[in-house]
Amino acid sequence: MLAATICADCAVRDKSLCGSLTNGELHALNTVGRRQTIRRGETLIWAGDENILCANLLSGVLKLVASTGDGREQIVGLVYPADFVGQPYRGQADFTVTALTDAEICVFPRAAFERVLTDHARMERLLLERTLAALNEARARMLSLAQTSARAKVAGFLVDMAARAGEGGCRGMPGGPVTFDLPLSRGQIADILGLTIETVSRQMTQLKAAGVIRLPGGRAITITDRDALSARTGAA
Amino acid sequence: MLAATICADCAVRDKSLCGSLTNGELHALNTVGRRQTIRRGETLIWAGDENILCANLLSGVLKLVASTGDGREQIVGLVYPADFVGQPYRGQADFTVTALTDAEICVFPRAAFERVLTDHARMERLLLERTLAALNEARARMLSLAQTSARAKVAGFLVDMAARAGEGGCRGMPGGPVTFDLPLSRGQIADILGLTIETVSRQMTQLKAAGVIRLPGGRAITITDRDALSARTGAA
DNA sequence: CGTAACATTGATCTGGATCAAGTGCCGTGG
DNA sequence: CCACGGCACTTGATCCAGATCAATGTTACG
Repeated sequence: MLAATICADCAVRDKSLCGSLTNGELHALNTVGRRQTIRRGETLIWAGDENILCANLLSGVLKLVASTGDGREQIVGLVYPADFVGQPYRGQADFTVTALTDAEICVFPRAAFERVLTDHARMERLLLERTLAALNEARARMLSLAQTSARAKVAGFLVDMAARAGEGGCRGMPGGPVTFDLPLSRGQIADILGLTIETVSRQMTQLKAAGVIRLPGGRAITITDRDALSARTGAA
Repeated sequence: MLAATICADCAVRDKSLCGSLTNGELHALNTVGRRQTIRRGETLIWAGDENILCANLLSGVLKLVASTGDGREQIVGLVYPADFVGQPYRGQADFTVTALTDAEICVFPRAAFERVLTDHARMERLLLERTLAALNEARARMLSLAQTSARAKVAGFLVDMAARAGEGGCRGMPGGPVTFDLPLSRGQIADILGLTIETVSRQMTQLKAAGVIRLPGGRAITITDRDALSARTGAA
């Protein structure tokens, strides 16, 4: 009862994996899961640790980080609300998961979550579809990391962020200027794109100088010329 | 009957996804699948085309290629015998799949394959596990593509290839020199590592000069000092 | 043999990293 | 209310790993 109540008021109820479950099934899931909040900067999972958790993200943004022996870092994925985090069927965590903003998650012990998966084929199917999609995205990013210029990376990143920001409340007419807040610092953008802070900053300034974007201050950004931005997505 | 016979003599019978099926189930699968050979250089799936195929690889090696608008290419994955190729639940192919060597595959129409998946939870589970593993590998590669030097990329690549070659018949004592044939040209190695042919070649020559490897000719390579090679896997 | 694809080697160029100051923006405390 | 200090960002100067351009060498194959 209480469990069902918790899920009923879940912000991502119908978009997350759990959306595939009936109320009765949810009840079962709730006996093994619990909500938890994590603060900006806190890390949920450390690469190399025993892999004990799976979770759904309710609000906020998390990053998946891989790092080399000498401390260089690469953000290999971002996790948005309703997304799933964790690696079922795997003994050891491969990547570090850290909160970029304050966040709220619904956590399950990995073993229990795996049992739920085997009992609920629909949910397993959904997870498979999501994993395939994530794989595609990761591969597309490999292309971008290895073969495109800094200019194209930054432009592509802004286009992606605009698209994601546009999903929610969209400010501005289609074709007209759009304004939104980047949820990431320059340093984090650099980690995603495989660049340095300085290079990201310089590319931003160039885009501003070219009249493609405006930087009103803080983390806000307004895209004034979407076509020009897309044009810079290609090589060169 | 015939169908069952075909599967019974399959080279990857117990390592592939199909290994999870009973003989009776295999029979059903065989009514929708067929064997096919493809020649070196031939491409099985074109990025952007309608996504109609899924397949298991029986022998040979395939590459998954992503390309930018201006023709630069990146190999985003390799497919080895017993591996699965294709994107269930997806209308359009995202990557081009081409044979690096002559190859033999067992092909299924995507729709039929999806039906088999829903009917056989064990198989769907196996595919999920493989997809999660592939995702991990892709993410690890993102780190390597974006954050490591040419030297480290080439050394890492050779270590990987040695490990894979070692799975089969292994020549040489543990710790001693190992010899095997690279299944890839310099150009293909470059495409995997996000480097140019020239850079790959130079790194190879350096390793040879340092006495870490020998290049007996053709595509053969012998690793004389595994530790020295691993040492170069890190940064710098 | 001859030729075409692949590989090595050399010379030069360049995009982005690295090193090094600034600059602006709060939050804190005097 | 304003001075201070910390932090994220911008901007500039320089450097260098790897790309690019250009031959030359090598292997495989009809």
